[in-house]
Amino acid sequence: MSGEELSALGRLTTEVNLEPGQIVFREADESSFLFNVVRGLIRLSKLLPNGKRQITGFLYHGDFLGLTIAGNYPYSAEAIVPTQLCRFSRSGLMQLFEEYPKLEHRLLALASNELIEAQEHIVLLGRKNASEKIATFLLMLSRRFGSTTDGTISLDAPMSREDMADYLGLTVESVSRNLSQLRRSRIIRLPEPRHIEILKPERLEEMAEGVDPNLRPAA
Amino acid sequence: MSGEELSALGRLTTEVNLEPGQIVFREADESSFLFNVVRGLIRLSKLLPNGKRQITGFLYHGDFLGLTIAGNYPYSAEAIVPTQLCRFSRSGLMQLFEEYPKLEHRLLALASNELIEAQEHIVLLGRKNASEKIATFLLMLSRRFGSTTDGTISLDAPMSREDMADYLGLTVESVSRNLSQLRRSRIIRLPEPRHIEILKPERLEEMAEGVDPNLRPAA
DNA sequence: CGCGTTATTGAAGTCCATCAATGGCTGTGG
DNA sequence: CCACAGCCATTGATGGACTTCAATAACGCG
Repeated sequence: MSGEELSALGRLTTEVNLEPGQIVFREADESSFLFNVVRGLIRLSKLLPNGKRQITGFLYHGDFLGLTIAGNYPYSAEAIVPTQLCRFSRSGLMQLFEEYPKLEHRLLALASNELIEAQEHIVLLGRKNASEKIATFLLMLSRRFGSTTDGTISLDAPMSREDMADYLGLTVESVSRNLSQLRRSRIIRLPEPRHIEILKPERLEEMAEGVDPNLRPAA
Repeated sequence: MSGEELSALGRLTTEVNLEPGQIVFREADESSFLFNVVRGLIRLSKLLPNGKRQITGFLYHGDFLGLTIAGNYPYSAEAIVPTQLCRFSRSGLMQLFEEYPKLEHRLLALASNELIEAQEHIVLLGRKNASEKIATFLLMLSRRFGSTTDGTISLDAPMSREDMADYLGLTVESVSRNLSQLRRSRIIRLPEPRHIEILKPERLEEMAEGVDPNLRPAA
């Protein structure tokens, strides 16, 4: 965004800091505020009446949340790690739209990207099996959090196995089993549960596409 | 939209007519055009390398498609029944945005609604079992196509069992079995495969929420 | 140290997919 | 008009993938 737009935004903005587990807002709350993630990690989730949870997305630096036309949030938002947000009021944003029509263009672009991500999530949930889901997810994590050194990608996954399961439409046990299977196949290493090293990204790419159903331990 | 906006749109518009099965565009095609559904039914789908298909949405009168910022369509679009579309070029739309900033506001609202629908689809695929999926889907159909007469909702479902399965992340057999189960439970009637009568919408509502896992035949 | 939370692993069960056969409907051509 | 092919939908039998239930292990924190 332009400097002028940003500073106009800045005047409407309140900084919000959250500890792990803290709630930004709950599903069905009145959507009075919009937020922009400055740093940290947010999970968006929906709860079914029977208690099952589905995580619809993870939000990082630069992502918007609460960007809804409806009067109520369609999902809950919670911090996974210490997180800083910029908060601004819906009404303030509407005024800004009057002054800076380009802003609306940016938000449309953002929404369009979110839509594409949602559709990939839909494909993952509807048509991938557990190992394909895990492979796809690890590659997604590696793009966000990964740092590569001599061929292996190292990453700190901030979320729990339960978060992964609720994002992937699996149980914690299935997530754990599949990660263990990848470890035994020497495709990843797991020095600690939340630190993952990807030794063979190309194998994960194959698995994510469903090319290689039967993975056997390396010789 | 205002009359002025609509007529400005109209000048850029080409009418497109499609027969069942005809393709509007394919995934990864260059996204030169946007479309608005005038009448008929469009399915959006993505194909995995292994041949599995996921339908990400059904589009009806008034829905937009091809609304992407990226240069390529993220999904394929095909007509299910005889369908009429309005086609206009991306560049033409961009010019219109200059003249009528409100238009962009409308599109943002549309994108926001699509996002909410996508998230409900995600919950359905990730955390609902087959019967919950079917119940949810029938209620969705009834809202779009249903006509109520003395308590029972009558609807003509234009899509095949395979389309339903690919939308719900199931197989045709599972869709068929679950519909038969609902028929035996006297919750729906199936005079013909694509004509559905919902006798007990309230039962479907319960099932969709996962409240009533064990459905037994009516006395 | 002991408790609570998170992660892993094992054993058993269930739901849905797969494989296979049948029936109904439509359209075409003999 | 009927025969037959092709498609769609349904139903049955079987198997497998993932869940469920349960136990154990690892880790942090009072």
